Amino acid sequence: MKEFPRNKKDNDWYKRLKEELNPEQYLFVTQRSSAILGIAGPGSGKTRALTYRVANLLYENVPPEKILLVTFTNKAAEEMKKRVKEILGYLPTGLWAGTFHSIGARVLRRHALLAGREANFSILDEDDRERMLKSILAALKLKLAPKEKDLFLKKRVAGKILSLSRNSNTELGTYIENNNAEMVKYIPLFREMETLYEEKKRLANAFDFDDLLIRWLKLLEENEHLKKYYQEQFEHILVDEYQDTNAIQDRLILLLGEKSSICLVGDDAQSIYSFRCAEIGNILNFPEHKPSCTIVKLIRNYRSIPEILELANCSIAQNRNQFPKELQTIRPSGEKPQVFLAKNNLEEANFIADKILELYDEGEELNQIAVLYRSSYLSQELEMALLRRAIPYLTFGGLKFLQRAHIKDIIAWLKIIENPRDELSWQRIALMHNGIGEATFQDIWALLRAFPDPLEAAIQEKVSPRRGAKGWKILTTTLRQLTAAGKENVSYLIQAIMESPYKEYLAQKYPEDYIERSMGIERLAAYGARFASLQEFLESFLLEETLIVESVKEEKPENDYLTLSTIHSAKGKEWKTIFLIGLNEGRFPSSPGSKNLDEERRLFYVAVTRAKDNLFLTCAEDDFRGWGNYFGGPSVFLKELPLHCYECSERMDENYF
DNA sequence: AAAAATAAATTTTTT
DNA sequence: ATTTATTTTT
Repeated sequence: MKEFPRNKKDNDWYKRLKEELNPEQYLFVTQRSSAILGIAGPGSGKTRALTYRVANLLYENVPPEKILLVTFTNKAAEEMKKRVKEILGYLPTGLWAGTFHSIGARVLRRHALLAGREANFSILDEDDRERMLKSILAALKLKLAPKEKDLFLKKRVAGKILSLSRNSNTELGTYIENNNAEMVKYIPLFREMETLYEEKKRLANAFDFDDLLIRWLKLLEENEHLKKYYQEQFEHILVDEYQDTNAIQDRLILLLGEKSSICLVGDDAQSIYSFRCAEIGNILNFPEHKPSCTIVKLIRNYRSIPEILELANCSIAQNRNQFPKELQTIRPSGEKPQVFLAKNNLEEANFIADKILELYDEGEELNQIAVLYRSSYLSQELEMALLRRAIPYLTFGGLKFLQRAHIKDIIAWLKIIENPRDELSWQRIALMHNGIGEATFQDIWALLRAFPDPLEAAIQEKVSPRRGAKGWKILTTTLRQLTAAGKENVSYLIQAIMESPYKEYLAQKYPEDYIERSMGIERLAAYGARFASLQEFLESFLLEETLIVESVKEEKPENDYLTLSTIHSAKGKEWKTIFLIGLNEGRFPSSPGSKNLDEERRLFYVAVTRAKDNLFLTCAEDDFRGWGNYFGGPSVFLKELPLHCYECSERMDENYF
């Protein structure tokens, strides 16, 4: 490592770092060894430390393009860049910052041909994957005896198994043996399915989410010169939330960082993504890969009052396979967390809404309050209670806004323009034209895909179907107009779609909420104006969903609003007051999740440690759900807490547990 | 072969 | 309640 000249200015800088950071953070920020592992409890200023470390590298004249900063969301990357700018006074350009997936996409586009695609490849989401598997499964089922057909999987489960085996870096057959023993006899069929799926993706010039990681790794492993190139490119690698990386991501980092300095932060107690094949082992085993690793523990908690930390510590202590680690508080004492046991869901929602009004009247900003829950459907009752009281709020996580049919329609149009080989998008668009169904589409596509540019061929009407000729004519006319609009101006393109016959289709298909839907499209168009190209827009749409949802959801005239969020989406954030709702057995821990109770408890831990000053935990005595089945009783996470951890609201019987 | 009608199944968390 | 699969009608 080269030495940097020290001068007066430098002394000021390091003095400033000493002032603004605690000793552990300072060590973490300035340590120049080749491997650093930050074990950081919640609220310990981990993001702060990581941000300062980036700023310090830049200050020490490391060229920005030599730094790879991997964050858990793209939003987190943006925020860190903003903070670096504030610290240094200028914004470095060329920094590689983003999620594993977005950086993977960037690398793969650069070397698309080596990865077996063209640079304009599409990115498939889960829904696209399932649609591809649907036709594949239909074909495979023909090989089965009639009574076996029901035994074989639905597209959803099949897609999950495929994805899980890939993300855990386990061979498909082995994965099924270990996790879906009842499916073992179908392993050959699964293999066939995988092959067909890969082929379909290749023909469609598309990658799915998993490919963005797997193909990236493969690219480096199979091309010595690229491996060398990127190993030299990234002199400094920094990764946030390392406890939530999967096997592929771990291998990527170790490979890229063979010769560089690697700096990881994470907290094994906050690992909440094992359903996505995250392995806590990755962070715990890191010192074995890099024996010279410096381990820095950040356990001073700057966020929460001692009472909240005590509750968090008591809860997480119930986990067996956990590094014992007590958070140390530096804040003065405050109020104990409160538990409220409601009669039913309605009372629970009303209690929270009233309490929020109360806090608001006392002068608390809504921005400082969040309501957290295990599953997104749990917000419904509360949303109604908030609407009745005209309390402005925004929801995060579990959002279906971008999954709604009309938005996906628009995206399908755009995807055809960007990547004319995208079969799924062609299919979606074709089927909404009158007279064209599945069979007719297959006929058309068989002809169309033979052309080097199917879009061009369609526009020039090189192909016309026997049936549905009228609908096809409308489709090609629209595409001609869109192509003429160019690829640069995304919002203009979306406007053009809304001026095409698609508008009438939308109006006719959704007579009740046509206006709302077209307004949603309008906002999407407005958002599109931020992007310099169609490709950037589409990539952002698929990889940064939350970022878009935030700006596209109906604008709030007030800039002070309450946050409703799933716990997963609240990760890394903090509020003065937290309400954690739905603490019922069967809801949280959720019944499908209770087979991994430790992880559910970590989720509880993440939730309560979001709170700075006030924490309210609520549950409903009679807890009815959708269609009849109800789950009874308070969550184990409440029952197992020692009584000194909380106070019961006056409406609750203290001896209930 | 497409569109409409009816029966059946399905719910965790996300890039 | 809403989405998805299957059957019936056009």
